[in-house]
Amino acid sequence: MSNQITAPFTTASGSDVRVRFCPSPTGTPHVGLVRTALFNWAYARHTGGTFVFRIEDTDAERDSEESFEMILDGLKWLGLNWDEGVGVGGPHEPYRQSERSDIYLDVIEKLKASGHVYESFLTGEELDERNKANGRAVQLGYDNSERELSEEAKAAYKAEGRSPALRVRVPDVDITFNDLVRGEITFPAGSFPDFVVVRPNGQPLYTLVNPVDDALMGITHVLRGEDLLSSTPRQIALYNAMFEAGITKFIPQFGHLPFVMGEGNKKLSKRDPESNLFHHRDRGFIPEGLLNYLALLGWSISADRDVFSLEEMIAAFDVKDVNPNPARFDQKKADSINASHLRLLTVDDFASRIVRYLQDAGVVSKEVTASEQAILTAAAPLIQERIVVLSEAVPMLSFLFTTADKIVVEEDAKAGLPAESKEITLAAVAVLEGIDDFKTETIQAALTQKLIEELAHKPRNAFGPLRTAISGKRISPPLFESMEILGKAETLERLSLFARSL
RNA sequence: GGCCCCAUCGUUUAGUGGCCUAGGACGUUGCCCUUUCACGGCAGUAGCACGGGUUCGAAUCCCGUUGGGGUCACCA
Repeated sequence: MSNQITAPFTTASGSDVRVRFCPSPTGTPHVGLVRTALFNWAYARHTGGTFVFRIEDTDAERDSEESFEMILDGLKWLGLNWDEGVGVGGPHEPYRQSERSDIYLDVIEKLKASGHVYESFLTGEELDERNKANGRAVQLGYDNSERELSEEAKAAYKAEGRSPALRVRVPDVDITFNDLVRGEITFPAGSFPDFVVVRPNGQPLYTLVNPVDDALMGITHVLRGEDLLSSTPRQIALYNAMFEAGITKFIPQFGHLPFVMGEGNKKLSKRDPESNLFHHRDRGFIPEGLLNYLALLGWSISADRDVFSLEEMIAAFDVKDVNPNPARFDQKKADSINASHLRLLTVDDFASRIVRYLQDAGVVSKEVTASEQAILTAAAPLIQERIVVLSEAVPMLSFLFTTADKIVVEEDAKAGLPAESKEITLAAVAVLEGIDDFKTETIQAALTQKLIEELAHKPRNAFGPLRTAISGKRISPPLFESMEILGKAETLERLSLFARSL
């Protein structure tokens, strides 16, 4: 055992890269968490390395199976697949920490045997009292006073019925590492005391199991949130202990990703709806759009472009290019990116992605019928360039899946109507009744001829009432196309009904 | 408080000593297109936190100041 860092940092690159995503299953998946998963995944795919998925469920108080399922659901939806880990297995099973107790016990024994961890009997309260008595700031915490406890002293504590926690003996040297996104960072010797890794009841803590699993699973690049930055020197000390105890061969490279901020200068809170992955899915973000936006939080593909595919990201992504500044989650920008991706979809793909939202809103049947499918196919291209998130398809298209008697004219639609709405609508009815070939072009030609040219109405005034009549809304898909989809009979009925209501 | 991180338009990002009288995108403003809403097009708005250095030359390097954030658990 030496009083310095003797373990080497790994130089692994290319297909030797092993990264991991290791969430704790607490609560709903957070977009910051997803961003971390994305960067790890992208780095693995870029290098041709391995992406490991592990679950850190060592906190029985807060962990839940429900949360675990949500993480799985989220990753699957986003398409962030993993090569090794929960569900797919691999050479380092199991991948849920709750099932790795024996492994930790074994590591703890080795660390005890090599003298890198030692027994510590002082409780938190005792430490505080001791600091006060010595005129030492309470915030400084443990003072390493039990490093050289004699066997007699330990025996005496145990005779009192006390069980010791286990602490890692931290070398009294500056600890330096080269952060992949921030460059060289040094923590001066004495920045933190020997820390607890095992509770008196034998329960290993996160401080132990996280680095232990990374070491045992051969993780070469640890890419995680900035909040873990200050615990990195502690982990390096532990890695060093494991190295000297023959448990691992190297210390991984670390890269600390910037925070994802919310309003003000605070981290995006779990209580903020924008932090919830499923909130975005429910609004109708598509994986391509959300991932693209999340990638922009700390990274960029080039100076003049910010809409790109996952394939393009994989080809270009390197942690070294990640910006260390904290990034604010901007819903407007996110929406815009999503809208761009919506427009990039093929019409069929777009149409199929809308279905779920229409079903959830009760606009179409659980089993889409043939006639519903026909309307959907005809209407999807009309709104693909008009919506930002898929859920907007619901108010946009619902009028196509109902009948004349169910149309309710909304207030904002009424507000903008011209005084001559009734005459206009009646004139439209008269014109359309004479049309046999009820197609967009024919409808438009006839209506334009009559209302604009003959009756000299402004287009806005002429078509506004008709739009309201058939959809009940101020905003709708293009008017003539909508009429064609509805068909002659339904269109005339809606127009007549509307005219009568005026 | 100790330690650590961060600092370019409102937001995000390009920029690694001269290509920068600082570029893109979102937002915003005006205009064009237009049956609504969008899409699209054009134009505009707006930024290197501050102070010292180093250098022929600094957004870029160094130091300091200020501001913001994180972390100091027998949580993860």
